[in-house]
Amino acid sequence: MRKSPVQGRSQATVETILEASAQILHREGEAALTTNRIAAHAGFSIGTLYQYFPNRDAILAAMAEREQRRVLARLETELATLDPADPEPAVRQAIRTFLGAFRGRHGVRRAIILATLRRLPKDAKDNASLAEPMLEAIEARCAGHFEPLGEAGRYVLLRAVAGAVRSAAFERSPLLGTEAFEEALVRLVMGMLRPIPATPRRLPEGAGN
Amino acid sequence: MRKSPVQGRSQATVETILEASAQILHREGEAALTTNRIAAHAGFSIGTLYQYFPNRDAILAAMAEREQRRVLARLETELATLDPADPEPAVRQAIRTFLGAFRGRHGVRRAIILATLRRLPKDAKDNASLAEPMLEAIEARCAGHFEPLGEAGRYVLLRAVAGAVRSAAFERSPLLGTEAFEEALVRLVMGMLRPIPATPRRLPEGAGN
Amino acid sequence: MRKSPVQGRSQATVETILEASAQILHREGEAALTTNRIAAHAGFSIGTLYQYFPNRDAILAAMAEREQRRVLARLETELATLDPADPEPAVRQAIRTFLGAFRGRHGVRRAIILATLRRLPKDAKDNASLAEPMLEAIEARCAGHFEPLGEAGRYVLLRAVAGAVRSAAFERSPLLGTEAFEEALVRLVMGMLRPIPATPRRLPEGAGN
Amino acid sequence: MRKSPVQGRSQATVETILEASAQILHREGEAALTTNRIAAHAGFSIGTLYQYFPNRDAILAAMAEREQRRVLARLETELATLDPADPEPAVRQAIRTFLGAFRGRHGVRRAIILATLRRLPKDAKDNASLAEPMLEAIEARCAGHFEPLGEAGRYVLLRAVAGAVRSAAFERSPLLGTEAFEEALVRLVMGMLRPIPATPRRLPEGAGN
DNA sequence: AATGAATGAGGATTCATTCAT
DNA sequence: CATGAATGAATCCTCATTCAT
Repeated sequence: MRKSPVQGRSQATVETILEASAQILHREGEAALTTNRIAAHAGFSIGTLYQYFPNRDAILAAMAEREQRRVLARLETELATLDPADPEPAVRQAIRTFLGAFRGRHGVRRAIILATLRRLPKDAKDNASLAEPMLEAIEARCAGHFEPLGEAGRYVLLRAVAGAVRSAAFERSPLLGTEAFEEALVRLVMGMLRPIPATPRRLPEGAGN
Repeated sequence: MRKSPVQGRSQATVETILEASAQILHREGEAALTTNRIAAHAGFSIGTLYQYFPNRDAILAAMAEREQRRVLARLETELATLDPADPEPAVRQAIRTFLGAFRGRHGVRRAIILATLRRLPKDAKDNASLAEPMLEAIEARCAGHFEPLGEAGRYVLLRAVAGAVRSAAFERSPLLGTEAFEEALVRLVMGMLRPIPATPRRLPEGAGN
Repeated sequence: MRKSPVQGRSQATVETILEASAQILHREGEAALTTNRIAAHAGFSIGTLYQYFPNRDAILAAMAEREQRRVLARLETELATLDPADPEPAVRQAIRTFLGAFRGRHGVRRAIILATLRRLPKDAKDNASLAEPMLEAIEARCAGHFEPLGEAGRYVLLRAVAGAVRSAAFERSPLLGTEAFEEALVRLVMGMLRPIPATPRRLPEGAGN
Repeated sequence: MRKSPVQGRSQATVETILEASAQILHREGEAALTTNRIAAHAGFSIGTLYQYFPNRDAILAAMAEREQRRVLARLETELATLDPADPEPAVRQAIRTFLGAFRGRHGVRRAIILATLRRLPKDAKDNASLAEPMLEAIEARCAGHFEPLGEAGRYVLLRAVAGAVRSAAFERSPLLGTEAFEEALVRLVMGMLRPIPATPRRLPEGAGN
C-alpha cells in the first residue's frame, strides 16, 4: 500500500477500488482486469488508483487478502458453533461450513486463486490457508479421539480437501452444491482419521495399555 | 494446427517448437514465453512458427497435450504391472507410479497447469485427467473387493489426490519425495474405499460382522 | 513566486522547501526531484508547496538562484582580500577562491547546472556568471598592467575557465583538488593576459625591453 | 541495439529513425523527443522503433555516437592537411577546423550534449572528446617546439577550449562565427604552450641543455 | 517453405497540478 | 494558511500477428 489513508475518504476509495476489481474479475475474467479499467469502473481516475497501490499486482494481492479475510471471518464464526463431542458430525459441519465459503462469486474466487497461484515462485505457503482453520477446529475439538496426523498427513489432508473443493469450484461442477459431494468429502476426511480405541476409559487404574 | 505435418521435416519442426517452449517455460517462467522468443529459441523465424500454429494459445495447448500424453504413456505402462491381488499394495504402487510422473521439469508442469487452468472459461474437464487412469487401474484390479465409489466419491477422490500432489509440486514442498507423503496419500485413498466383506456372502448366518 | 513571503514563517517555509530540494538532488539525483517528493521531504503538503511556487520550474530556478547567490557572496568577500600589486599571485588567489566555491555538494551543483542549462532555449546568459566577478576582481586590481581583453577575449577566457572547472566538477575528476590543476588554470589565465611593458613610458629612450 | 539489421531494409530503417530523432531535437527540443513522436516522424510504427532500440535512451546514445563519429571524421580529414612547421598557424587552423565542426544543427548538438551530460553519473570521460584529436594533431606536429603539457595542463586546455566553444554554441552567441572569437581561442591555446628555446640547434655538440 | 521487417492497439505507470475541505 | 485526495494527459514499452519478399 503506497499511502496509508489518513482521511476517511480515502479508505472508502480503496474499498471501492477493490470492489470494482472483484466485479470485473467476476464478470469479465482476469484478462479484463487492467488498471485503467479498474479505475474507470471504480469511478476514479487512474492516478487515484496509483495513490494507493504501487502496481497492478498489489491490487490483486490486496483483493486476495481481502477475500481471504472475509471468508476466514465467516468460517471462524461458524466453526465456533461446532459440537465438540461426536467426531463425524463435527467433521460434517466443518465441511459444510467450508463449502459454504466457496459459494457465490465463483469468478472472483477463481481469478483470485489463479492470480495467487501465479504469484508464488517459491514462497508458496497459503495454498490451503482456508482449509487450515477447519482442520484446527476439528483437531481442537476431537483431540484425544484420534491419532494425531503427522506432518505429511496434515499436509495431504489439507490439500486434498482444498484441492477437491477448488476443482469443483473451478470446473463449476454441478456436484458442488449436492449432498453427495459433501458426503464424499466427509468420507475423505474421516478415512484419514484413525480412532484411538476408547478402552483407556474403562481401565482408569491398572498397568494401562 | 494450421498445417498438418505430413512430411517428417514438418513433424520435427513442430516438435522443436514445442520443446523450445517447454524449455523457456522451465527456465524463464511463463512471462518469457512469447512467440518471438519461442521462435528464436527454436531456431526458426516467427513466420515459420505461424505456419504451424494459428496462434500462441495453440502452442500452449499443444504443449499441454504433449506433456499429458507423455506422462500418461509412462503411467499406463507402469500401471500395467500392477499386482491384482491385495488392494493396499496395489494402491501404494499406483500412488508411487503417479508420484513418479510428477518428477522432473516442475517448472514446465507448473506453467502448463497454470496456462491450462487459465484457459478454461467454462469448459473445464481435464482437471484430474492424470489421476483418472490411476483410479481406473485400481478399480479394474480390485473390483469386487470394494464398494464402488459413487460419482461424487470418484470425483472427490480424484481431485483430492491430484490436488494434494499438485499442491506439493507447486509449492515445491520438500515432502514431495518422502515416504511419509506417499504413505499419507495411500491412507487418503484407502480411507475412501469401503471393503466388501468377502466372507459374509458365503456365511449368511453366523457370528455376524 | 506566487506569494511574497512577508512573514518570517513564510520565509522559513520557502527556505525549507529549497533546502529539501537541494538535498534530494544531492542524494537521489534529478529524477527523484518531483514536487510531491519535495513536499514530503520538506514536511509540507503538496498544496503548501504550490502556495509558494507557481510550478516545478520555479522551484528549480529559485534553487539555482539561491545557490548562485551563496557562492557569489563567498566569492566576493574572499576576492576583496586580493593583493593589488603583483598580477600572477593575484590571479592565483582568484583562481583558488574560485575553485573553493566549487567544493562540496557537487551533486547539487551538477544538477542545478544541468537543470539550468536545460531551461535556456535561447535566452542564455548566465553561463559563466560565477567566473565573471573573478575576472572583474583581477581586472580591477591589475588594470594598467595588461592590455584590456576585447569582448571576445573576455568571453573566451570566462567560458574557458568556467568550462574547465565545470568539467572537472562534472566528471568528479581527481585533479579537482590538486595543485597541478590550479597551476594549469593560472597558466591558462596568465597566457591570455598580454602585459603592458610598464617602464618604456618612463624611459622612452634606453636599452629597451 | 536490439537487433542486428540482417536485411538491407532494416539498416535504412535505423538510419531513418536516427535522422528523425535529430530533426525533432533540432526543431523542437529534447522535450519533444518522445518515442512515439520519433516513430511517427520517421514514418514507422512505434513497434519498429523498438525492434532496433531497447529503450528511448539507446536512441539518444546512438544519435550521440553517430553525430560524434561524423564530426570526428570531418575533423580528422581536415586536420590531416595541417602544416607541420610553424606552430601558431597550425593552432589557428586546428581551431578553425574545430569551430567548423560546431556549425549547423546547433539544436542537435545542444540536445546531444545535454543528453550526454545527463547520462554520466560517474563514468564521465568523453566530455572533451572532440577537442582531443585536435590537441593530438597539434602535439604530433609541433613536438619538440614546446614543453609537453602535464596531465593537468592537457586536461585544462582541452576542457577550456571545449568549454568556450560549447558555451558559445549553447548560447548561440553571435561571436561564434567571428574572427575575433577564433583569434581569442588561438591566444588561449598559445598562451598555454611554453616554447622551447631553439638554441640547441646551434650547439649540436657541447655541454648541451 | 521460410523469412523477418513491420505493425499498432493497448498496457502499466508517472507526476505536475487543482481544489474542496 | 494548510491539507491531501483526486486528476488525467502523456510516456514508455510489449507482443501477437501479418505479409511482402
